[in-house]
Amino acid sequence: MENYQMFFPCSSSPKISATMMNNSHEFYGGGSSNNANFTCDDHGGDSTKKKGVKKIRKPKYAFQTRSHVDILDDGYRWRKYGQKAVKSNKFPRNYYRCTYQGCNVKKQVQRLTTDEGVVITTYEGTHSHPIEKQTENFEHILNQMQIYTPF
DNA sequence: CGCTTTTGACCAGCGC
DNA sequence: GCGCTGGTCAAAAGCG
Repeated sequence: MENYQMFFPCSSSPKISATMMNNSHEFYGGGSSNNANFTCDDHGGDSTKKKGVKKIRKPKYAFQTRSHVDILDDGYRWRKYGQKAVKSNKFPRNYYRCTYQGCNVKKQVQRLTTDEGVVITTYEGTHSHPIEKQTENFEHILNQMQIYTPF
């Protein structure tokens, strides 16, 4: 299990709102031992292309994680390229980018304004290169979440 | 010395 | 047509 590709191409689930700028209440599964929820977004699933605009459908995967730390190291190298304070949320949104030649995968982390202990990590794109950190990445992440999650 | 992070400004798209 | 929000890029500073 060297590849923690949790980015399955689930294109038959346009249920979750792509932009979580709304009240992401539905996002919160609120399970008992359920620490993280993942969501796949097909970017609208355009059957009819929009007149050739740059409306390229990029696979977007939203991950909701219960953690107090925004930096969830998934094994890749991320470089922060922007931070924007979105409306409807007192917490700023962080934009990260994968620092790999040819890998233009983007990631944005946002914290829920209603639950500061919950962060939503949205991955945009797919990594086409091996993980730089083949260590116990995901397992370690879960471990961190447990550490930083007093719940 | 190199890389990463930080803040501001600019641009684009959408709504009203 | 104007305003607003979101997103990205760029330059500079700080840290390892």
